[in-house]
Amino acid sequence: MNAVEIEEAVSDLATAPFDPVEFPYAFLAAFGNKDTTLKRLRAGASNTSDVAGGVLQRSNIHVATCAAGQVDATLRALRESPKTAQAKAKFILATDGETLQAEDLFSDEPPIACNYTQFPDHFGFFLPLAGITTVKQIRESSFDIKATGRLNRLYVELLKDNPDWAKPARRPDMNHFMARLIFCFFAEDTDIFNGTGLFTATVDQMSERDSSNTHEVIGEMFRAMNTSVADRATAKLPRWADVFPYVNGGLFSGSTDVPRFSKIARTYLLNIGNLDWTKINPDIFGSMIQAVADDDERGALGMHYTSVPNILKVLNPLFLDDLRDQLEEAGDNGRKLLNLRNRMAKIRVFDPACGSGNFLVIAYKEMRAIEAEINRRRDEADRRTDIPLTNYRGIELRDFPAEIARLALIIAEYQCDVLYRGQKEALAEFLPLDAQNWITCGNALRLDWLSICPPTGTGVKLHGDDLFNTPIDQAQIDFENDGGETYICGNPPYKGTKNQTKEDKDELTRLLSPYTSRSGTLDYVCGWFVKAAEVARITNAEAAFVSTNSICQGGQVPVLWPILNKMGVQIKFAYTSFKWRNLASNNAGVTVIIVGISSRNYTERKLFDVTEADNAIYKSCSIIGPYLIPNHTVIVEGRTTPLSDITPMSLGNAPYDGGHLILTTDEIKNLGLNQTQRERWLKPLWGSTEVINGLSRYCIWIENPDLNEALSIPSIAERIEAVKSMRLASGDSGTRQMAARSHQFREMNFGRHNTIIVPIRSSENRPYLPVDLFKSQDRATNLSYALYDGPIMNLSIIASRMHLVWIAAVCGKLETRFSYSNKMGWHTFPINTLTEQNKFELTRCAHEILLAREAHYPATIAELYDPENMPDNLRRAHEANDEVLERIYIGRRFKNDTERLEKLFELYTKMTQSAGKPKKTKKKEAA
DNA sequence: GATCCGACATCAC
DNA sequence: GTGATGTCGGATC
Repeated sequence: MNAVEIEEAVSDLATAPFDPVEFPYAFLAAFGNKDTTLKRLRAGASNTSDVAGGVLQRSNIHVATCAAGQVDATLRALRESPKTAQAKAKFILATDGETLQAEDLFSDEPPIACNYTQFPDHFGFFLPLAGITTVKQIRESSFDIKATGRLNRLYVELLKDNPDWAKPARRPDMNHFMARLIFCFFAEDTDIFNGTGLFTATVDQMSERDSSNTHEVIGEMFRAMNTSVADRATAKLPRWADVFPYVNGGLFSGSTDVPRFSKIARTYLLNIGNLDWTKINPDIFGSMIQAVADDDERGALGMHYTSVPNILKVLNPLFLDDLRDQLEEAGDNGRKLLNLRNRMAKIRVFDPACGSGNFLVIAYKEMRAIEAEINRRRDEADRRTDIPLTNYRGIELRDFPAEIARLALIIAEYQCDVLYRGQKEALAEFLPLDAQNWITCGNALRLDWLSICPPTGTGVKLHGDDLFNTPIDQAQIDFENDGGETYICGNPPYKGTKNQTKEDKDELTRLLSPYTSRSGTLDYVCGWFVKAAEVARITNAEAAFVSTNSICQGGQVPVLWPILNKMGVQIKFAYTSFKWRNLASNNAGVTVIIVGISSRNYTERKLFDVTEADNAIYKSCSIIGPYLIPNHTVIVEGRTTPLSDITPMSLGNAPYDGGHLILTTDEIKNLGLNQTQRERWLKPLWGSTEVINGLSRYCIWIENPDLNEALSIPSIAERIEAVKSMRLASGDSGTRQMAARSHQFREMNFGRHNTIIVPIRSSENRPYLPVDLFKSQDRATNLSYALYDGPIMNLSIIASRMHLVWIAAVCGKLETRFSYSNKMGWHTFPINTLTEQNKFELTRCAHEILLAREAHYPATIAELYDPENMPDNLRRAHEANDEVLERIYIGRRFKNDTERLEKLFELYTKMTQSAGKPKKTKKKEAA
């Protein structure tokens, strides 16, 4: 159950008649306990409560109902019960159906004491019961979750009653309608409308109980809000609608058409209106509510929205920290404070993937907080804000979030005015809303950012001799000369290469065509970085985005970063990989980075690293390279042949078999082969997991001349037939062509004497990369790389610390896992020319490593290289290997990995500059 | 023909 | 249901 569902269940429980016997079970059920769990509790098997009317769920809660007036005493009994501590209950709860009290025994949260019917307001308090051990934020977002759940129900109900509004053509109307409703709920609870609850009360009183004219009543109110004072006389508004103020600002213009309401929908509406909308958090609410209009995301609580801590990771280093430093520096100096305020008034914040606007809202709120402090120090606490909401601009593809983003900013402005200036001042200037629409609904990669967020500053620096002859239409814009700054921020969509639609790809290709022909290997998110760099190139704008970490790894680096660097932008600050998390019940499975880019010169740049508990530490460095490594800007281009004197490596054999050419030991038994046949037709097969965790699979391996003989074995013929149908069914023409030789893998490579196999994916926690030596019968799959019949010396290099450091730095990753690559990591590996003596010693070291492992037979690589339990002899063998190799580089051991990488980058640069440039030079990109 | 990646996939605890 | 750690084959060059 997610938070929305729990809130609904808890609310239902509170409105149902109180049943002292059933309550504990119903309460647990509301927090997602399964029937079987409850059954066991009921039967007493797992209920060890020693309090009358009590139910004790291990590690969770000790709850008891009691006679009227006994809540205090019962709670005390629960608290003092030894069973509570024994069972490690997190919560105690007592209720008599009139009042309810509860305590969180493990945290500092203040206890709850409230009327029974109000306890759903505190459902966030109990969320750990549902296994939602969230940050504090969700507890503080009870209202937003509740409102989202209710609006969700209303939205679905309205679409049911108005099927035509569910169609694409009318969805924007539906979404616009919802935005208006939310505004009205907020306005009626904050005195923006004359009289508390005016909107809901009017619907309640003026519309029929059978709901037949609800839409007309709402429509008249909307019409009033779209009628200026001057036009009121001729508008012929009914008296009850005429009391609503002129709001407009785009919100109530256009069609005031209202969907029809069923009785249920009308009840939902009244119910939502009766919530206390003053508690709305515009930053988080928007993210939740946007999911309401999204059929796929509904109920998922905004899977892709950015949490406030993550937004601040972007905004603080981008510009907020600088403002705060300046505030600190200004102290009580009135002139300096004024300068800062003037500076802030001209800052534009632009989110070209703004969703429901939470980056903009947070930026706005943080800046208002700084401004309020300035005004306090200058004794101007009542001063009207100098920060125009119109400086917060966004682009959003979907119309509903775009609506919500505008609304969220309006609400944020009002709330800030109330907070810093007082209710009266806030109200005086609130209506009518500003008619300028500063959130644009459209495709950010297609729109012209400079016309949506034109720079206000002096920083225009367009040069005729720019490296790229991209026509930038806005170059002619006559930028105002008033020293304003622009900060671009956001969390644009990441789609890898496979999740992009045809349109997405075409868009990216078009956008990148002036710079590269290799846009196909870039993530969709790169479009945002390139557009931001285009803006930064001709203005003083800086940008920072949350992004998938893959744009700073492996194959994307040599495509993306030369483009950005040539446009004159460097990394201003960055956060290295951390796991994506927000309040969604199912977090998106992605590891992200944050990258800030700028064309300004900085002597200090900050490279942040997220530690446990969401804290971050940073390293100061003079420059940050595209691999997010301090002080190295080297970009490694993949190569098909080795840069150094080492054996070429190839990808293992790709099966494309639907599992039919590959067999587990169990499946081999069912094949019905005799011993001779097994040895003839089956070969041990090695991919990542097999090398790391020990052999578990075999493959059917048939060379062409032997095909007829193999086909005479029915169980093998059957499998080949299955491969054929799998390949024919593929959408890939290459795969379909392979159906003609379905007895084989795509490649049929193996070492006549031996094969060194390197797993393609492996854990980053091991002290050395996994690699092993295999015999002539062994076969490598495409989940590993293979050196066929290469000198054993190669194994010594692959197993070295030097190589691990290189792979970790320049290869792609799966999240944070190593992702080995021959082109990116092996063929690029820089090593000095080896003497015969060097080769001899390295070979000996490789053998020593293999021997050291053998002493622990049959331990697997995973066991042997467990970072906690690596056997001493094996560690010594690796130390000796590292010693020999590192002496070849610098005549001694390296002090640490930083020093290793430094040397490797230095040598790589030297070797690629002198000779052996990769075959695919950047001749196209130079044009 | 060969590489490389996954707003992931799936196992084990 | 969360942490640990690597499948598989399509898309790309």
